[in-house]
Amino acid sequence: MTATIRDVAQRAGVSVATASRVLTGSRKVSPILAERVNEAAAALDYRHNAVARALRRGHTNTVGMIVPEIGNPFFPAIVEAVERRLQGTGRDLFLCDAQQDVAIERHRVHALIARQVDGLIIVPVSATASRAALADIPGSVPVVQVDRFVEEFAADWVGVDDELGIGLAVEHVASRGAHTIAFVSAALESSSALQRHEGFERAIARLGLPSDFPRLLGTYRAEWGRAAAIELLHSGALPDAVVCGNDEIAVGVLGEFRRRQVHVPDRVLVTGFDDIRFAALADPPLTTVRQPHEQLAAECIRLLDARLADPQTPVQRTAIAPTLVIRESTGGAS
Amino acid sequence: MTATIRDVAQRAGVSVATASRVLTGSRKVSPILAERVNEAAAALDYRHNAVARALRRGHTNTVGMIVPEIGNPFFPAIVEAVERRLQGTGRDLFLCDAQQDVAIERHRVHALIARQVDGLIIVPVSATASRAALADIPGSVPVVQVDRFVEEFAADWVGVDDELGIGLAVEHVASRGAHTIAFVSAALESSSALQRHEGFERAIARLGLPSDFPRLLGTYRAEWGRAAAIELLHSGALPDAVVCGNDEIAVGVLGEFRRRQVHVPDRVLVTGFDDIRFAALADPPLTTVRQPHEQLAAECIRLLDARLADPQTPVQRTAIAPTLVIRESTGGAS
DNA sequence: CCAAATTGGGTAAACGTTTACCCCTTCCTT
DNA sequence: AAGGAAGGGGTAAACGTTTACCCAATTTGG
Repeated sequence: MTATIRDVAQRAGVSVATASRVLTGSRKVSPILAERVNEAAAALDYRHNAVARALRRGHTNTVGMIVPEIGNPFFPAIVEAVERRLQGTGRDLFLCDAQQDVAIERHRVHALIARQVDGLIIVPVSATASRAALADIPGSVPVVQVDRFVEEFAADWVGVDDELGIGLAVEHVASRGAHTIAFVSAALESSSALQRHEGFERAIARLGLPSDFPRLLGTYRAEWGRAAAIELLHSGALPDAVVCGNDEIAVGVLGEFRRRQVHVPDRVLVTGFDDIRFAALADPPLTTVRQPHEQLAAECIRLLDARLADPQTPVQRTAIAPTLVIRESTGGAS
Repeated sequence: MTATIRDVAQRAGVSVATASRVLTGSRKVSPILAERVNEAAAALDYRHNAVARALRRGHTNTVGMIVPEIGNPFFPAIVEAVERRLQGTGRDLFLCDAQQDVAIERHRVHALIARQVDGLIIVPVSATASRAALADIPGSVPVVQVDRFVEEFAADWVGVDDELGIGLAVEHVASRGAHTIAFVSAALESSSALQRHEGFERAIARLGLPSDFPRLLGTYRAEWGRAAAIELLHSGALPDAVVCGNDEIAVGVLGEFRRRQVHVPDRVLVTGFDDIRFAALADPPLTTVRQPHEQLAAECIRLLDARLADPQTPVQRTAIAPTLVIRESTGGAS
């Protein structure tokens, strides 16, 4: 069996209180005894039991994070940034994947809550169907939503201003001469899909562009981009530009256009959203709306800590303005 | 304060034992009392405290997983497969990211061990420098290494046969007429880099191909692929084929070649390793060595459970044969 | 030099569960 | 009808820590 603090205390000839004190440094202990305790701990290969400690202390020094789908490269990027922020605060991040399924997402919430995480960071799968999961979080545990949010649910949120982001993309392709613009994105399930769609409609209206070109809504994946590209080609009238809801879709669109010899950007302009690692490596390199991961993560942890410090803090929603990164898929810089 | 089982018992007018029994279903309880307990639990919004439960029961129903870098899309793919396998076994997966740093990796191991995970799945950062981290895992907790392993360390492993995989790639490009072949991969730090390098050398020797073409070793990232491609171009004699240590590198190589108008596959053949999501979307679509995620995950859980059932089980290392996926970057099918 | 404060040690309660053990009914079995 | 088994309830110990509280010894201050 693995050694307990009791064993350590016994071997060192001190009380468990003393052992605990030297092991955690919670109070001063005479150097002689401290030395003995440390020796005993080393000799017994003692590891503290964080479960017992958490039970007694009432907190776990753990924050849980749930993302909709870890396979979507945007989320790992956010996770890495959050992890860096958490570094050095003495807390560990445990990551869970909801597999794009609100039932699994809810299960993850329960698992994390049961394990008494000190806080929860979540990118909700759905703007509406994730409400049940979020609602199961007791008021005593701080939650912050990142990137996506649940509608009409009172919890902190930090993300990019999706409407503005899509607006940048639309304005950019318009400035490059595009008049007819199609929109390929994910079904209006997640808040980001909703907001980006909204942003597209508004931008089109604002610029007085024709609004009878297709909005194709599927999933945030490249396969969907491919399929949508085919649909656009079959529909006859190819638009001047295709604004995509994220980079994966855009990469799929690019791939299909390439396969069918539709030249980008000469024949069609294409834009993405997120600026994932692969965007710059696509062919042609993808013009996209960059999400500032580090800022998002920083704000996320700030919100979490604020709520941790004072649970009564009013709910905050922080929208950060994204920036446009111009690459070859819309004709390149200049 | 959140309600405890004591509160539930009190409200239901039963003992905590009875409450616990109905809440966990561990023993039969009369329907009348069971009803009362359930009502009380619902009324108080009772959530069981998994920390207390784990302390008492001695296990957590949690398995921990540590990957070198969650931003490398190969790992999320493995994670997803593992998660699916774990589904329905009543255990939850907590994922941690080592950020390619053995010190952080070791910290993650400690964090997970302290929290009493029932098992640990790890993709070690380094074949040598990760030994310290692995050595810190007490013998009482089952560990299985996936994809990569620590040299001369007695712990289960499951992965793909890297040597064989690279062999497939080399043989394939050779069969397409490549005579001079360069190898672009990661520095010989991780076991996969070591094995793939070894596989390359052996295949070259076996086929009697010239061995004086460059081996460029950097990182498993696209930027390195770009840099290596530039190096190859500057070195004068461009090889007939470039075999890459993973898909990200290959995508970088492809990107740079495209930018410099070096045609793939007409001028150079390029292969990758892993078959990540983007491999098929690269330009041209990438010929690569496919890792069978589902099989890897299945074997991983099998190993973990075997060791859980009997800690004395002899150490097993399972190498699964990968398959070659032929795409345009080597001339396409047929 | 005495009172007060400080230091450094120990005892035991508490955190929230689960479950071994005990006890009282009730129901079979012969 | 007696004996035993089975069913269903409760009490309390245990899991491994941390820490409030207590106490003795020492130091400090006037």
